[in-house]
Amino acid sequence: MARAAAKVLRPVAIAPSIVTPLKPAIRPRRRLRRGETLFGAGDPFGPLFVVRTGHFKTLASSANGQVQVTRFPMAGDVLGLDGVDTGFHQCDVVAFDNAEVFVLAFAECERWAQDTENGQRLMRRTFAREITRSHDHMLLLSATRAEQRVAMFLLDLSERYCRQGESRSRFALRMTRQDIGSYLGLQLETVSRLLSHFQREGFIQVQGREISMLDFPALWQLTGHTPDSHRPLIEPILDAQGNLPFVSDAGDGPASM
Amino acid sequence: MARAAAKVLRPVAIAPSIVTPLKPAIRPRRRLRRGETLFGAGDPFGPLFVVRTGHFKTLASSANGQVQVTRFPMAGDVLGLDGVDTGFHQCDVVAFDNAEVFVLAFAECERWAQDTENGQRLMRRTFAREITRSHDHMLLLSATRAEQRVAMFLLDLSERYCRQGESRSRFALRMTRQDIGSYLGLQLETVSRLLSHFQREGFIQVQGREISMLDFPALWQLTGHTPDSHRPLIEPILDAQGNLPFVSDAGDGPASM
DNA sequence: CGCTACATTGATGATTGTCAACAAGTGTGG
DNA sequence: CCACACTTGTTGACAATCATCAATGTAGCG
Repeated sequence: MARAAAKVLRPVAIAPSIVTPLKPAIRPRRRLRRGETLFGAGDPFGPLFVVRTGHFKTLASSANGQVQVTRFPMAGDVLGLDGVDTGFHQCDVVAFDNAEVFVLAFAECERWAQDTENGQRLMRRTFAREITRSHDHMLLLSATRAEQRVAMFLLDLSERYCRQGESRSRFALRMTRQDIGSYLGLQLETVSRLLSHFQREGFIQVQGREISMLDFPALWQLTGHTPDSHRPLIEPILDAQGNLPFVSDAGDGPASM
Repeated sequence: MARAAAKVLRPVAIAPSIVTPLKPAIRPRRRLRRGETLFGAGDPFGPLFVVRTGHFKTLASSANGQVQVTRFPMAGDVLGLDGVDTGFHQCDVVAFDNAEVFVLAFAECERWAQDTENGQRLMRRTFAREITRSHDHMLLLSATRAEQRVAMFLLDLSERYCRQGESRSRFALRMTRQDIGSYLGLQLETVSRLLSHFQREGFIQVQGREISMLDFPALWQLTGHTPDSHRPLIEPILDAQGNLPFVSDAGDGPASM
């Protein structure tokens, strides 16, 4: 702990050149048009991606052909980890709108992880967060009712959009009802019905994909959670300029090693 | 790839001292009695564990108190990764029977990852596999019916027990109907009913926790999958003696970096 | 303007959860 | 050794949630 604290005093905002040999301006990027696929299931695993702008959905498909939306990534989220295991991607990643992603050679990430504590923490946490995220989603899919799921979905999205600079209480859904249903393990009709239901109850206002959140407490109550019971957010692996941020390692404090 | 091949010729069975400074005989272990908890949600993250003998269940709990079984780990499986993200464990891990686990200081794992290609591959894959496993489970939970889930569960368990040296077609469940239900997102009564149903159809024979698999093709048909559509297994991070195995990196072949 | 994709709403039924009773097995203590 | 409590598993009856099918409405786009 004391050692970590000492480290914090080292250069933080201005990443040392050993950490980011590439200047942000020349960090490779890739642009996608609305509807375009970043990579598809079966593609050989290549670089990782970090969303810079735009909104995506990731589609996991099982052997028998069924498809499910597993995430709705946006700025700061990492894409491509699903290919590390087998060497081939398991997911399709599709852009909802015109988007831009940073391209990170996986070898470069491993160099960070080997050369710097900070990079190692980032990589480790990026992987680990993916695991806890999946656990949360599994809990949602197995032990909640449709009403709860939709409420949780709205609140989660509201917060994430808010963090992107949009209004917390007024935003536009990027995805169809079917995407939402797939993500939540529901049929699109059920989603539609529940949104209408929430509107009748005065919790929200819906107009197609335009959502106004009118009664946060009511929605939270539906979920059975409290607003503060959310997990702390992980810092993105790259900031908006393409630099490595410095992350404190809250996770290593208790680890007595 | 050529460099990796060269490595294969190096001593493999007898791990070089730089890889495993601790001799297997003195690798720390921990014994658990039936029903004992390896670690619980909220515990500070410490070492990782690799199951040597025995059978476990892992329980993920959400903020509002609901609990779900997320895995049924057995020999070779890694426990404790769920704490890497936040620094605190998110899961309870409970032993079904008297069990023994290897204890791996996380720092030691990171040393492997930094010092050797092989260790890095092992760590990377261990994390990544956890992610793909979760995706598979999410698909199961969202888009299948109870009948499929129970059939998949039986086939999966059959194969895993078989790999532990037990019979593929005759084995004993370690967990209760409730555990199975929780794992599959079903009520225990539903599980019980479906097992009885499968028995009436002649697919299996059930006697409490004793299962005889009588008609594999029929069960596979229920799942909608084929036996070979399974993902390849990952090598355990430690073999039964506590040594690091050597893993080929099929995953890096297509990655053009 | 008409085509297409997306969304809403209703009617209906199937799957699954809930409640309840009972059986079987296990361990404990008298 | 038996009685007892306790956990686990089975089965039935019933209800509720949610999926399915179908019809209609709406918005975007060439």
